[in-house]
Amino acid sequence: MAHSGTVSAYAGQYCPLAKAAEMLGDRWTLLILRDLLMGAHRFTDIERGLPGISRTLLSQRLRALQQLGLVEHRAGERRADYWLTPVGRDLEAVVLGLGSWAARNFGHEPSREEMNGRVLLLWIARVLRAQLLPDGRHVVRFDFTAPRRESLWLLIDQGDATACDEDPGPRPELVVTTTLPMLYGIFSGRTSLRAALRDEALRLEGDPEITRSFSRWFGLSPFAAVTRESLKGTAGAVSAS
Amino acid sequence: MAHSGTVSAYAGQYCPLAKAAEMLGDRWTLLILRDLLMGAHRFTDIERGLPGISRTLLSQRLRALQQLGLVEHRAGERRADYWLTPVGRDLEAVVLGLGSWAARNFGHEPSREEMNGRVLLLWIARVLRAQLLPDGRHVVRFDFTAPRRESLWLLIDQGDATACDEDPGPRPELVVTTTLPMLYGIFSGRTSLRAALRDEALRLEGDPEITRSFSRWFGLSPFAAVTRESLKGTAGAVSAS
DNA sequence: CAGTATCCTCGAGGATACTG
DNA sequence: CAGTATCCTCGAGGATACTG
Repeated sequence: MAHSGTVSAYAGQYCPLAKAAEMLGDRWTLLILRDLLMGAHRFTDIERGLPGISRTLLSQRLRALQQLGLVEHRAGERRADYWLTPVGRDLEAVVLGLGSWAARNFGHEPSREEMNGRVLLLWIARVLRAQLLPDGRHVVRFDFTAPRRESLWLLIDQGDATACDEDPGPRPELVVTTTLPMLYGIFSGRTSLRAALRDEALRLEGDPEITRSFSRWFGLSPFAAVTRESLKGTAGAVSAS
Repeated sequence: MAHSGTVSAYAGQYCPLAKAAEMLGDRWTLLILRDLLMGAHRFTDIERGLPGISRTLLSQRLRALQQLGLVEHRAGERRADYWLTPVGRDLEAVVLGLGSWAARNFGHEPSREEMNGRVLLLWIARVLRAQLLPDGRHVVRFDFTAPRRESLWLLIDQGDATACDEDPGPRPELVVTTTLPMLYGIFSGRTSLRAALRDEALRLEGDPEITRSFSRWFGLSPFAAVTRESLKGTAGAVSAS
């Protein structure tokens, strides 16, 4: 409602920042844009990355973003999806800047409620460099030993990676054993993969070639470099223990 | 409430962007930070720039920003005020980037509800380069001829500019006659001052020296350069008529 | 000037059940 | 899979009156 028509949310504010806050300030909106920037396009894919959002609300937010001209809804033959318009893509630097600011100034260990294995695997799937793996179908299983025992899978096929919470069938070529906080630490740049491997806080077992190239095809959070930089000099920053 | 303690507003999101959205996403928060960045520090001064906010809410937002470590409350002998901490100041580039994005992509004529002479004069006072005026006390009167006849004053003293809605006493050394939308157009970079003067859409009368140097000491919106740039080539962009 | 306390409203959004 | 319709709750924040 706040976005329909030309009624401004902030009276007496002819200011670009007020306009931006009006367009982007609603709960979830920035996270939806982040997901679109990171390459999520299907309704259900976006929904999976936003645990707690209702489909009604996601639908509303996407419609508002379309009306503002940040997102367009492309109807395929059978499946529709959402894409950023040039105006939406023009936000990329600001979104990265905003997250970098938080990463620089508010780095912290993830709390229990912030951690969610499925969401993490989703993000890992989005930034994974599948083109660095041999052609064909690959399955990677993640065995988490804490905070609770849980297995999740990554299915990589035709350069496309998908996160699954059920065994997708083919025998895994690689099994990654670690804890959920440790995988968060590596993905977010708080812990170096090298240190985690050395300390056996993360173990890789399986196909030698895929294991050897792991650090190349396994991508990190877009904010990992900022986080790593901001921890430089902090005692124990890169220790995995 | 959402900000007290460590409860995250977005479950399952260990993501710097989610953290930033959680901290900055509440209504008014970004505009409060903008005002602090632009040099407002007194409670009432911030309040005046946010027409429609209640004092209860402004107080709450400022307290939340203090708890997050973006703002500090410095208690003087008789009057307290609010200042950005280094973490808050570190947001400057993002805030400018966000407003620049909106200025680039959503430039538009101000609507009636977006215009507010007092708020505009407040902003003008904040960016005014008082040090380029001769020492001493100066009064500038703005006579608006539309959308309604209204006069507002700028009082410049000791390098400090204040907006007043009542005659502050000393006879004005300069009278600026224009319409409110025209002054918004100039301040925001949509209309060039030179064109407005040429077309007599804005008239200056008074002390010759202060009049001559007007374009130097009268500052523009921090987003004016972006707005001007985005209008380049657009027909009639710099015309004042 | 710079706030705080209290009471009350209303609308954002959750739950649920439905559809092409 | 990708949504929409309806009903209901509850908490953010406005109004008002107060204080150092």
